[in-house]
Amino acid sequence: MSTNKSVSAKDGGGDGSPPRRPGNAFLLAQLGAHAAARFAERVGQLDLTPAQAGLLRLIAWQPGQSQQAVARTLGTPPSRLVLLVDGLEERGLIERRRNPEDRRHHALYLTAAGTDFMARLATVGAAHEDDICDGLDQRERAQLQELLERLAVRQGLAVGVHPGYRPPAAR
Amino acid sequence: MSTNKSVSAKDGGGDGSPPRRPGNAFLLAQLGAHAAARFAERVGQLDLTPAQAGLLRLIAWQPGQSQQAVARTLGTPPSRLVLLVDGLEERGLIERRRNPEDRRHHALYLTAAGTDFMARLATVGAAHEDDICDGLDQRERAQLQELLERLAVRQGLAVGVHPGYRPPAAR
DNA sequence: TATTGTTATACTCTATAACTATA
DNA sequence: TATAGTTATAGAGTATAACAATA
Repeated sequence: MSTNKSVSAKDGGGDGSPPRRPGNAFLLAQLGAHAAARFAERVGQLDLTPAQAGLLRLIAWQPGQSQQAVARTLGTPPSRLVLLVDGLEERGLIERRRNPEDRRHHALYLTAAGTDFMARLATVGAAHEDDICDGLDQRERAQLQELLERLAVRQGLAVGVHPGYRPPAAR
Repeated sequence: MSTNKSVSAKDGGGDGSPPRRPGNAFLLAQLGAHAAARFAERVGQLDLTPAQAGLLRLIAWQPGQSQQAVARTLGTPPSRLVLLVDGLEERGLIERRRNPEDRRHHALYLTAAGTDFMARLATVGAAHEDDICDGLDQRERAQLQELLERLAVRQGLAVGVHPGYRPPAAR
């Protein structure tokens, strides 16, 4: 294609700069972004954004929380939740229930349709998991999971909460 | 804090929904986003965005490429590169050199200052790597790297190129 | 006419802050 | 007055498409 075909870029250019195999941190970021993109494609087929899928999962996991509580868990401003909740509520997957004791709170629950929908989401999630782990046998997958879990704990990451909700410099 | 303290959310709510330990795909996305955020903080101290750092690294690795070629490698539109290159050129880290044979091409090179700067970037990168791998000994880090590399190859990811440059649905 | 780099425009996403209703 | 939720506004980042220079 180019008059200058130069080096193959596979194992280091000829001009001093080292080949530089990426370390674990880079590989994690690279694979993480890839996995997130693939997941976005998959849930997109269910007309869901990744953020919506995460919210749905959180509500299924801890129903009855107020939007403030959910926002705190996710580390996102409450105003952002409004649109997310709106979308899922319009589709009939979740519902806001006003707390009679304190009518300022809107507790979030899955509807019956939402509960059904979770099965489809789980199927998509399993397919995604299998796709990403392609090339590793069962023992290696367990081994990887054990290592990743330890890293996640060490880094103080909450179980099941994707940091994609947080601002760049938040904890 | 709340009148409703409910379950501890650590090991499954009492209402049917399973605890659900995240799989490898989720852990990768979670740790990847976390690693990317931490990296952003670190290079931010060098007044660099992650995208700029990646571009700098690519230029150091394969100097003399045209902006079109770099854009193709990164999978990003050429128009986006212009601002990125502008910023790095204004800081004197890289330079555009017009090709006398075909004056439409601007080949990208590191300046002397840019070469010096790469050492600082490497230091930051090493500290980042060590931070992310905290809790794993040398053998485990190598083990993790071996597994991640195999996944990256299987997923068709280019060596050293972060997919953060690509649009959500690109390959 | 085709290609490289640039500029202009529009769009999406998000956070901040003002607003309301309840307390 | 304080808090939950909502709405309005503004900003950052990005892609698409028009443009100028060169071939």
